[in-house]
Amino acid sequence: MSLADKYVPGDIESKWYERWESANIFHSTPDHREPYTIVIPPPNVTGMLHMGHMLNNTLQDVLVRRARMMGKNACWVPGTDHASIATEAKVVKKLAEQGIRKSDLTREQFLEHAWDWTREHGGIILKQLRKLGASCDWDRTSFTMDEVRSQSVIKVFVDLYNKGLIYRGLRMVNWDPKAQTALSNEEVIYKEEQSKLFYLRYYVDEPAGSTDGEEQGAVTLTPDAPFDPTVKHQILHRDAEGRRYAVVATTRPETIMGDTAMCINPKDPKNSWLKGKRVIVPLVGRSIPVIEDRYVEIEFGTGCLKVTPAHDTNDYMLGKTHSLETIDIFNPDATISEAAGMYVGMDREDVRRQIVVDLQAAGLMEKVENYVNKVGYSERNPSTAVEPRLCMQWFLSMQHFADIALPPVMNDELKFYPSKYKTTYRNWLENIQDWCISRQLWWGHRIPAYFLPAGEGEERFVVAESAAEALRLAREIPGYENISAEELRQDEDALDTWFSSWLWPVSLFDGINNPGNDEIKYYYPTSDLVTGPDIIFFWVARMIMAGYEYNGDMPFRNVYFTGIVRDKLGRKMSKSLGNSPDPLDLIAQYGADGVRCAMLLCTSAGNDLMFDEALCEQGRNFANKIWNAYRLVGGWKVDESLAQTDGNKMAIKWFDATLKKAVAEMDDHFAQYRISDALKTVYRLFWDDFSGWYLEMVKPAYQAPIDAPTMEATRGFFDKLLRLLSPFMPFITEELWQDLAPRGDESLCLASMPSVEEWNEELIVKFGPVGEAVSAVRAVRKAKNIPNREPLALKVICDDNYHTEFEPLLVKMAGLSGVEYVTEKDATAESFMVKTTQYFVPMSEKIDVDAEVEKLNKDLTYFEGFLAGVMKKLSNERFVSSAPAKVVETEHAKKRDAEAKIAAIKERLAALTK
RNA sequence: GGGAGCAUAGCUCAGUUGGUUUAGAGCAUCUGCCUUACAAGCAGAGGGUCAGGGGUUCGACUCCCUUUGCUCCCACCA
Repeated sequence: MSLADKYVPGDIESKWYERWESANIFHSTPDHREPYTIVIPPPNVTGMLHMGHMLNNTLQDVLVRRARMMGKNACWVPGTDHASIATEAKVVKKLAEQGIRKSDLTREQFLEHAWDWTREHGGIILKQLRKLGASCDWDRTSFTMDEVRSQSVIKVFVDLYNKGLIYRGLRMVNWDPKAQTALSNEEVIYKEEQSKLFYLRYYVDEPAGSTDGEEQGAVTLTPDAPFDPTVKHQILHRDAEGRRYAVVATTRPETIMGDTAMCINPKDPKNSWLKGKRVIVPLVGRSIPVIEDRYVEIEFGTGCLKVTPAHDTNDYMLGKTHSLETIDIFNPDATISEAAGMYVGMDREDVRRQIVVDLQAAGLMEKVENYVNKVGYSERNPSTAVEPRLCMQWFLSMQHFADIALPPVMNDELKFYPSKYKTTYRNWLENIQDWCISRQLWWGHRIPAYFLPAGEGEERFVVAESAAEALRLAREIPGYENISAEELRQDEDALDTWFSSWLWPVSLFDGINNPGNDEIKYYYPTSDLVTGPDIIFFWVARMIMAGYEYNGDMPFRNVYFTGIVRDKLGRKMSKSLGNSPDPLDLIAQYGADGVRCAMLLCTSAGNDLMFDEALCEQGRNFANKIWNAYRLVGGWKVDESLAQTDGNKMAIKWFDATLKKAVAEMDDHFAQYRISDALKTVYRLFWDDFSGWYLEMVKPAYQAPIDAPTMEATRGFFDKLLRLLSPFMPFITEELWQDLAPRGDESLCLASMPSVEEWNEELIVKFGPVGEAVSAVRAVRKAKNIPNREPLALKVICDDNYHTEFEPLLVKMAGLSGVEYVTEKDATAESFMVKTTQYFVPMSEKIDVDAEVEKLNKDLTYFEGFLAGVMKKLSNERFVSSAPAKVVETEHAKKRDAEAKIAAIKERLAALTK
């Protein structure tokens, strides 16, 4: 093995990953062991690895590697998602660059392009995961549109339809005019926008000069005078010719062609004169009724609302309640349709600009105000504003699923980490809405519904797993006995991507097509799911639903929600900001082990993490530290004849206890999914306790040999440390572990994790003062500028806090010539105290009395203040009587210590100033 | 509008059912060291009235209330 003093990860990492993969050591098959299963949140098939994936997959890998080393049959199933809208959008864009329009292609031709694209880009991300060290069972790699998964989806659709849970309905859906498809509510992202509120003039359909409906006290406003929303009397508008009109505030003037009513609140005094009237839609000239509904906010705008049932969810509701006509003024691509009668063929954005001009020219625009409102955008087409649109879609009734998915999470059978997401989950399930599962896309699972010829405005269809089955079902319908296969027309739509992802934990083990097969029985429920809280509704909740529905049990026992990866300024990492580093560059620069550490060091479940490249440096440095510690130990020569010193024996006993304690701590951290803390524990153990203390304790003098038992113990410690580190840093640990002893075909990845054992806590406690004394001597050295190689004498007034068995370690670590036990203070020496023990370092030259006095006075002030605090507690009778005896005893001990220290300091001061 | 969460050292965060020193770590900073594994290192040091206010308690960073500031989620105010 190389002796380079810097660890170079590149070659080592690719070497080991290739060996692991060719030995197929991450492959799992059911056996007698306890299973540990994770299903990967499938990344988009054509996606590229980003920092979110890095975090997510590092965590999964740590969990799965640890489980594997703890003797479980670990199985991490990888795969990709077809991501229907996102992928179809990419393909459409690519085709457009070649001058091909989607509408010029047949479904089959388009799908051929999409598959080409998938084959070309698909799986890149899985290659990238290998660079990170992800220990997936690649034999199980799946795709949401592969055969097994597709069959599962179709089967589930048919089953749910037959159960009466899937239905078809004409609903107001969120329409993405660019992709020309419906979206689920969850796929719409609302963004605040600076926009305008337009006040339009709707003339009352009546002769000029009419006054009916007016009450005494009614006020007539000129166009310039604003409304006072608090007024309790009628407010009228009348133009110069005496014609009355209403004013409507709207953010979307381009939809007036679709207006079929104007609505006021029945309790609105200022608009009560409009009751029962009809008004004229500006520019359009159509007369529409004034309706009354309490939905209208009296104080918003003018209290008059234009109602466009075809293009607004609320207006649609109003339309239904008041039986209004519906005029759909948009084509699927959001250009104006024939039905609008004006601006036909123009884009909605252009129409808005144009109509504003036209309204102003016609004197129908009262005023324009700045206004901040929320506009919905398509999640997968973020630049496209969603258009509410009325159309026929497929829906899944959700109440049944909400009922089965809520209890297990609320009663912690299925645990969320952190648990705060239980509330989010409950809120969503308690207000569940039916899921629009159809998408007007080609890339995806085609809906297995087959339409039969039917009369005008009528729909007849059958739902079946295959065309043949559909034909059979169709022929059972009276009047269709002789229908031919050609007359059946399969629904053109595809299913929402999440309609396949929600089956993932079941479908990966083929539990839909082959219920109760050996694999699903063994691996399901899976153990942990690691994912982001942003897809708690899209995916997590729905998997829980499908898991219970299709495999009778929870899909996973624990869900670990990661945070969002932000840059160190707290901004979300995004392409447009350019603040997201390329994970592969980071790996190339710092090594996969280093980057893994970086991700883990800054994460705690559910909290966003500020990623700073400096953390990668820290990770890389840690790897280097491990490397160099190994070089040190590796360079030691054993002398079999050499007797083991008491100091070495003590060092081994102490580190053994320290290591065991750390193992227990890590175990506790893992049990609570505090992965970052678990890493920090082993980081400190290796860097401070092992390298900083233990190795320095047993390190032989330059070129001197080491005794055999100490060497053996040290190698044993190294072995355990590498095992503990392996889940976090699989590459460097494997490299060193292989060098530590001949391993044959064995891999550290499959070695056993040190288990939790009893440790000698007393030893650790007793070592505390030794460490402090060492630091104190070093501080003296530093203050006096004494080189490390110059040995120092140390005098000590022994007491209960001085443990002679550690003396050899004290001597070695502090660089002492020896320790002398004394009973008298030495006024000419530098002194310090650890707990109650006094130490003196004799100086060859005179000590700086003034500086020493000043320092002692500072200490004195501190301890006196400290003692005062303790005394205050102890003199409080209520404290002494109510606090637990143990706590009171600690206070007494603190008091004794402080008093002893104060006495010692005072004596020393007296001696110095004498 | 409803809900959740956060606020501790310059930065990122611990602080595990309220009681071990008058709050810890890592990074950063400062000061010494090229001490033969590691300068990607070693040794030492400075730095916080635990966001403000009130309450409960013998005792509060920790529990309750409130104010302020930030973040996120949900919701149909045109």
